[in-house]
Amino acid sequence: MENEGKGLHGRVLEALGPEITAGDHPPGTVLRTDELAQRFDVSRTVIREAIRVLESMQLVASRRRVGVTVRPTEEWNVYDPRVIGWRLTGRDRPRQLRSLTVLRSAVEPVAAGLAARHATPTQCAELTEHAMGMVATSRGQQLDAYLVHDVAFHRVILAASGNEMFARLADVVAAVLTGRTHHHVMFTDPDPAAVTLHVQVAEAVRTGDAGAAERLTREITAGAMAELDVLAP
Amino acid sequence: MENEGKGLHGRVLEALGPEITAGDHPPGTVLRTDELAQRFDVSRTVIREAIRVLESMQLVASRRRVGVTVRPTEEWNVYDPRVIGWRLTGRDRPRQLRSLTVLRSAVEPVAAGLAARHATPTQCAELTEHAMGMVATSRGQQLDAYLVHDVAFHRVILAASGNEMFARLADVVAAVLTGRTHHHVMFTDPDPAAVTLHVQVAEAVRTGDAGAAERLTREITAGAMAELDVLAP
DNA sequence: CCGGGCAATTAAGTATGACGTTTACATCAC
DNA sequence: GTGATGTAAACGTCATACTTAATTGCCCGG
Repeated sequence: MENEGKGLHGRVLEALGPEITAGDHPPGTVLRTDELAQRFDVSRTVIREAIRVLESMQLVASRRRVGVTVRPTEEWNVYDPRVIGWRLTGRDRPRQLRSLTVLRSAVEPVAAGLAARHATPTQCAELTEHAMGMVATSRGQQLDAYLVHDVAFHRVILAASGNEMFARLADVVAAVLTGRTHHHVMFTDPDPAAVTLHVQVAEAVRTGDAGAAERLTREITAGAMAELDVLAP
Repeated sequence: MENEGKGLHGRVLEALGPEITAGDHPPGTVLRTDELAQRFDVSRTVIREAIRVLESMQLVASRRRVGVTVRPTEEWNVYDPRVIGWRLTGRDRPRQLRSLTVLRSAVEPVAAGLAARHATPTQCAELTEHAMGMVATSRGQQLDAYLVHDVAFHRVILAASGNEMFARLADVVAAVLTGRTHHHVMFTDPDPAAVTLHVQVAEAVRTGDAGAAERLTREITAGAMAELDVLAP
């Protein structure tokens, strides 16, 4: 078992974070450090360090004489990987997946266009490799193997864009792809059209055709959006 | 003077964060909590809380027996508003501005398209209002007033998209626009074409023409990218 | 009855010192 | 040279006392 959260404060964080993002403590709720210390059977010091982190995520605000108040949802740092993770395992997972897919549909095409200009030969090779891997695993219940290549493919695209902000979204995209596979149609093979598009994107990047890379990737993400509408909340 | 950083740990954070993001402590550098406590003349408790926050930003990693090590740049949480702010005031401000502008050029057109579908009448009114404000202040050294409308305009667009991830980028866009105005051409009036485009975007959103809104916004961001190339690092 | 100011109370913030725990590193035996 | 072992250095945790600031409510004057 992955014992995430290295120290005690980490464990407190991994307990409180999901509770807050799931809405167990609605915005406006006040938490007292003493009570938390009692509840988790740790010292106030540990609680305070966990609170500092939650505060840096804008999940809570700590004020003297009143306590630690849960902040309204709109103020949360929704780009923090841990917040994203917690929300993906929580109640409004559908909403979160939708948000992230929309973000993805905005970012990835532009990233692919940039990748067509900036990708190194190595990255181009990796792209075609993973596209081929997707082709090879696209039939016959090999969804897990397919997913690995799919994730890797998009990770290379984002990295090859040369934009650090894009590159840092790789984990988000991975989460979306993984979530889709594991929640959606575990028994249906991937859409052949999507597989073809990935191959074409790899080719467009390799030949430096930014326009084609962007357009093709837009088709991929549009497909993902359409898929999402099928099981809309 | 804005004494940001409410407690002692906040002040330590506001001192250490910029130092790290500016590269004063290159990746791999080790900081010791004791030394920091001495340097800032505060207790180790305070230092530890600041470190926890830096750790949650992935700026540093704290390991036993070795100390607090600065992590490589690629692992930083570059979406954390404070990290963005620090980097914008630091050495590689140009790089950062560039990254953010690219991100903007990916996100805003899609957001505008969504806004055309989801914007409330109130938001439509605000859009036209600010577009008009931009027109009114686009001539004769009123750059500050113009900037206010510009920022507000884009903030409404991102909020009206209905996507929380987009909405949370409003501050980033504001920072880019502000930075551009204050560093670029303080004495040149805004590009008339850009002003017109904003008016047209407001109109497209009002009439629900998603395609036009997206296309026009893409022109705006393309203009911003082009501007950036003029004073490229 | 209302309003302003003063004081009490409360919960977070800080300081300190002690101890626990992990682990890099050097030393020693084989 | 390799592996086991020991040691010390740094972070991690705890308990406690004290400080600070803000809320609350009381009290008094208008």
